[in-house]
Amino acid sequence: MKANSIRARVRAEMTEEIKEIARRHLATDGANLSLRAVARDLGVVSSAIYRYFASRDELLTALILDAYNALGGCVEEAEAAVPREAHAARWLAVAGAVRGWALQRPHEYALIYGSPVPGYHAPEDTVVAATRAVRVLGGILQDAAEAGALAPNDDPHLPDGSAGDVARVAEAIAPDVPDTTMARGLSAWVTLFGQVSFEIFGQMRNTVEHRDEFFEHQMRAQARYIGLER
Amino acid sequence: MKANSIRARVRAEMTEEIKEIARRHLATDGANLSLRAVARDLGVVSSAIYRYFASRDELLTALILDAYNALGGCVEEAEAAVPREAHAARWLAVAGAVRGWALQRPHEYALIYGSPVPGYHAPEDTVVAATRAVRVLGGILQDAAEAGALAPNDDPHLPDGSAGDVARVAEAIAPDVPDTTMARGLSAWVTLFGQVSFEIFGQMRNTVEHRDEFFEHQMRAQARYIGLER
DNA sequence: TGTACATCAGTGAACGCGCGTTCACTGATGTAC
DNA sequence: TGTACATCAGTGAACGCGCGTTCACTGATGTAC
Repeated sequence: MKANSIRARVRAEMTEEIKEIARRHLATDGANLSLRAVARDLGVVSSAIYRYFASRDELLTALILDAYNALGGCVEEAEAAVPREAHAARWLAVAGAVRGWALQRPHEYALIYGSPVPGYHAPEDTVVAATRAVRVLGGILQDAAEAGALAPNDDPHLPDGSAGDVARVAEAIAPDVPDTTMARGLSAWVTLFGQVSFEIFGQMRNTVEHRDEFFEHQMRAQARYIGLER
Repeated sequence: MKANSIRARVRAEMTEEIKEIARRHLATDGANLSLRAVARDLGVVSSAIYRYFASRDELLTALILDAYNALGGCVEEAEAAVPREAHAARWLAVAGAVRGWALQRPHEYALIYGSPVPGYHAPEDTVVAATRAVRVLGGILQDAAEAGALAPNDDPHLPDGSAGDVARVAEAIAPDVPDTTMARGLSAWVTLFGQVSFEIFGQMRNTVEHRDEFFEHQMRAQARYIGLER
């Protein structure tokens, strides 16, 4: 039993090491990373990898899952450090955490928010992990709604179909948030990732160079747009 | 001379055909498309491609350039069809054209707005083509400013560094647009591409299913946010 | 505590395939007199 | 209009490399009595 768990621990460490090396290879090879190259870096024959991952796709899936969870965890942690009643500051913490994580690990960001990997289909497991970060925003909106701190807006209501979609999203995580505010929240979410993707994928080259400042300004504007302050 | 230009025309047609086949391969191979596969589809030996493109990278560059220009042209055309004084409608035409083009050619969209191709560095030629679409938005903002049709906003000014960046962008294409409005315009631009990328790259699966409706709603909201109507 | 057996990590060779790029060549098409 | 020469598109073989995955194997580590 004890001996068994030693073997299990070594196995877990080995699995982590493979993933860590694979993550480094994302930088040079992008999503078409090579098992053989990973094995080489690990100092092991290529077929040895198959003791840990049944195929290249399975390794990719593990990397994708880890990336979603790392980003989700990072966002949760940053947001939790802000006083509950400071709703706008909580949003800014979320936005800053997303951008900070993406800048630190651009290739993992690209893996989950960039072009889909050709020929790869993400299994269902990844879906839950993928929503971890956005749930945090839902929590902020809900808290603000409960506290009566959400500024109202006079946007038109969504048409029936998409109104239902948005309601279904809100249902579980932010039931007291009005639908037009929910739409603004999703818009801010999209803006956040649009901004980060532009920055990571090089669309801002030769345009905006003071990116920290610009990002901060734009995300504060989004806080007001959602109705979290003022 | 005449005969020479026949040879030139055939050459141009051949070049187009290679690119067309390469575009089809983007769908299955993504950015790591294979010259040999293209040659096979063209019914020609692989080395024949080198009569037209000096390397795989050069072919990729051509595809990227074409994609930016196709998108730019499509946006220009859609916007030109709207009466000049209907500023919000012109913005909606731009947004719809971007999304429509992306939905029709998702792999070309991914090539230019997705993860950068590993090991590939875009030459300067692409930079001009890349700004073609956003210039159209600049024109709309400028026209609205000249017509006195831009709703003012009371956003704080940008901090010095990024204010300079934004001013430099505005200088050439939208000199009469106030800086805070310019910032909102850029934000709308980012939101547009964030929305389209989420849709194309599969981030909206299991969330918003009525995407035409939702997009339309969000882009109308952006028109109001910029200050183009009401 | 000691021994027989089962588990399992890692090896090394192989299968069958792919790729980008170079190079000397053939043969058709165009040019200049 | 006819002929000699130059251009150039496409061929086919080769170089040197990569890849994912399978499979029978060795030998160390753990388990059960």
